[in-house]
Amino acid sequence: MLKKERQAYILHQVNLHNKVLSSSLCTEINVSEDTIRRDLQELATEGKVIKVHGGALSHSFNQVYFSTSGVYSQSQKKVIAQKAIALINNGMFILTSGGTTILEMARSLPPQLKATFVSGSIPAILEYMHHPNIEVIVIGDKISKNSKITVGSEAIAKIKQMKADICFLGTNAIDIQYGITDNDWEVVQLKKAMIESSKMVVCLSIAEKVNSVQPIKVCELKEIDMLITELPADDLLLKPYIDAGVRVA
Amino acid sequence: MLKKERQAYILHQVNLHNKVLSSSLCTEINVSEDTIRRDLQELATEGKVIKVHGGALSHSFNQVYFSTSGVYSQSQKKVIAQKAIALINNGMFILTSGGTTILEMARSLPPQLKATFVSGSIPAILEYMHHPNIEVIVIGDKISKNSKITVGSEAIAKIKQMKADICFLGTNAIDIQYGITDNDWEVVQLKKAMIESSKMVVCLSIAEKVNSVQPIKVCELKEIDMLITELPADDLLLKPYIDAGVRVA
DNA sequence: CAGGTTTCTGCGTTTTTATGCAGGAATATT
DNA sequence: AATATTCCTGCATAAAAACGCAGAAACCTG
Repeated sequence: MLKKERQAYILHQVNLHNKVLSSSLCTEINVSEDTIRRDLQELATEGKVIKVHGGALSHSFNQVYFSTSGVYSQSQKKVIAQKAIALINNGMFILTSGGTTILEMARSLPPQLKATFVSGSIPAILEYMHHPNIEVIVIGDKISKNSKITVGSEAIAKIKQMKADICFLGTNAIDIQYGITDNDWEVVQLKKAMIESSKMVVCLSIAEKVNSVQPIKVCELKEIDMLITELPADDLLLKPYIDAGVRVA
Repeated sequence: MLKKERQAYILHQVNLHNKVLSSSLCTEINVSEDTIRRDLQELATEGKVIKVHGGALSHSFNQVYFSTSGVYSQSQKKVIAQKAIALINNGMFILTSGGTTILEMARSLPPQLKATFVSGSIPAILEYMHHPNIEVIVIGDKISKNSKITVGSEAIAKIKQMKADICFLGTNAIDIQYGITDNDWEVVQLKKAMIESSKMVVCLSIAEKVNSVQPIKVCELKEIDMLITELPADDLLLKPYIDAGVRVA
């Protein structure tokens, strides 16, 4: 194998998986670790990859990693993301809406996780795409620019053909009496379809949005199976929801 | 065997396999390694192949595996983007593939332009989404991670339902004899569908990719209406394409 | 077609490059 | 802090490239 060829392969792997381990590369290509290290060194000085202890990272990965700052109440969303991820098992088929909370979850997915994620949210798809073991299915249709998600009858029809294991909904407003509500008519239609097409519906919501109401109704409280906030499950704010039969995490 | 004959054979082998080893060539043709080396040297200075230690690579090889990270041909792509944009009028319905050249076009679209863009390429969609007056339609299906585009029968079926005004194809390889070729089977299927579903097919390609060949065929040269490169239309490199009936810009 | 000139090709030698190996230094991980 | 990786440095070896040269082939040219 030619040197350039080898480097091309390495670069391909880096861009595909966002990271490589020198150890795995040297068994794959069947050369010594030194050679791999020298290749990575070379690619790094050319600016093609970022070399780290034990392997290398793609440039885009690093950019993504740093671009996360500036999201509203991010630390809370990280907590929510972790709780949500705990529900996911290998092989699951998962439907997700859009929103920054979902995005945070997408970023935090463990790299070994093998699952299929379905979404019409472009930012979420971008994140799923960077993961090495996740299959990504895109729901096609017209893009709604302010929510950055595909909406319309085609999208809804596609969703109705599925039965996902879990549906994660980024939630704009949740209330004991009014249930889940939102402010974008088309997005609401989509969420309704998602809820119908999933065995389990999980709402992700920062505590701030709990007990708030928006103009358009998505569904009743009883239609959701679980509510995840950054608060501990025994927080007083959540007690009414537990009493109403919603699991809380 | 004549020198020219030999070099033609070498070039053929390089374009066919994307790489050659000097050692194998010299046993095939039965000449000394020096001769092969001198031939490769010559072909390299003429820009026909890329010489590396131990053999040579085709240009397309480099494009395929190194194109993702480097932005070295950015300025050429800007020129191509401008020429492509000149073809777009308000109200048009436009189908685009993926690729960095398409991306550059997406970035350069004038803000007043009102048109509908259809694509399965996530990076392209991201760009279209940022424009104020463009409607974006997403082709849904499974994501192919290395090309960052949706592929599969659903995507193809959706494309076949359309008849776009223009289809812009990011091109991996174009050649007089072999036509448009590519290296990803699924992407090729998609491009074929796009070509069928458009009134006008425009190939965007940097000059480096002109006269190169990839393993999988997309279409014959006669099926495309226009070829856009960063070169002026009267450049000698493009003359054969004009003679073959392709409009050049 | 003959003679001269240029180009091409192969061979030995030298130089460069690529790769692997060993052992100590540096860096993670627990 | 202890341990295990990983990294770096220098060195050895083999492969490939560069160089110079001489014979062979091709190609003018009169």
